[in-house]
Amino acid sequence: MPADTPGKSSASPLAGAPASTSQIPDKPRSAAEHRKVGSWPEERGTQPLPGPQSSKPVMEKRRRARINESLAQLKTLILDALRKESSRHSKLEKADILEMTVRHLQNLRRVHVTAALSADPAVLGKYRAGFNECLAEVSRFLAGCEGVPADVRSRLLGHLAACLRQLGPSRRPASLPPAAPAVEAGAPEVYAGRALLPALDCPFPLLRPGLPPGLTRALPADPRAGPQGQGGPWRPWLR
DNA sequence: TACGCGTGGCAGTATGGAGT
DNA sequence: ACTCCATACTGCCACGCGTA
Repeated sequence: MPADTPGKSSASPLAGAPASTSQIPDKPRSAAEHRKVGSWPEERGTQPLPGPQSSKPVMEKRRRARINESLAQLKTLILDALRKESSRHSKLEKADILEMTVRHLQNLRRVHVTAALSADPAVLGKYRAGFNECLAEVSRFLAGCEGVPADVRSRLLGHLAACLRQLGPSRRPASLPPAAPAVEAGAPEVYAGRALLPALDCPFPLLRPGLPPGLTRALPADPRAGPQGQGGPWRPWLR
C-alpha cells in the first residue's frame, strides 16, 4: 500500500505499534486508534478484541461497515441535494450512488463557475490576461533554454496559443468553447434551477477570484502574488 | 443479480533487536 | 550511531459461498 495514499491511516506511527504500547490517557484517539483498539462508541461494553490474528475478520467486517455507512450517508446527501424522494430510490445500487455523486459534483462546479461569471464577467478577462502572461513567461523561458528542439518549442507555444484562442477574444460568456457532448445544441443546460455555461476543460481552477471556499484547493497567501485575486491577472507561477 | 460475509494473500509501514 | 532484518500490524483486494 502506498504510504502517501490520501485518507489512509496506515502510515500513522501507531499503525504498527505493538499492543503493549502505552496510551496517553486523556489524548483523543484518532480514527485509526479507535479501530485498532476496537473501542468505537457503539462498541462500548463489548468484549475486548482478541489477538491480532483472530481479529482479522472483525477488522474486515468493520471496514465493510464503514464503507456501507458512508455510502448510506452519501445516498441520503445526494438524494437530498437532488431533491429526490429517498423512499422512491431505496433500490439504488452502490454504483448508482457513486455515479450520481460524481455527476452532482461536476454540475456543482459548473454552477459555481456560472455564478462567478454572472457576478463578475471580468473574471474571464482576468484569467485570459493571466494565461497570456503565462504564455509569455514560457516563451521567455524556452528562449533561454538550451537543448529544447525547435519543433518541440514551436509545438508547445502553438498549443498554448491555441488554448488562449479557445478562451475567446472577448469576456462575454457566449464566446466560451463548445459545450460538453451531453448538452444539446441550442438548449442551455439547467441545473439546480440555473442555466449553466458550457463546461470548460480546464486543468486548473478557472475563476480563482471569488470562487466559493472549498471548491478549489486552498491556496496559502503568497507575498509575491501582489494583486493576485485583487483584480489583476491570475499568475499561476506565483502560487 | 446485487450484496454481505469469511477468508487468504499481498504490500506497506512501524518497531525492536542484533550486528557493525 | 547506524544499518539490517525479522516480526507485527494494517489495509486492500479477490475469491467463493450464501442470501434476499
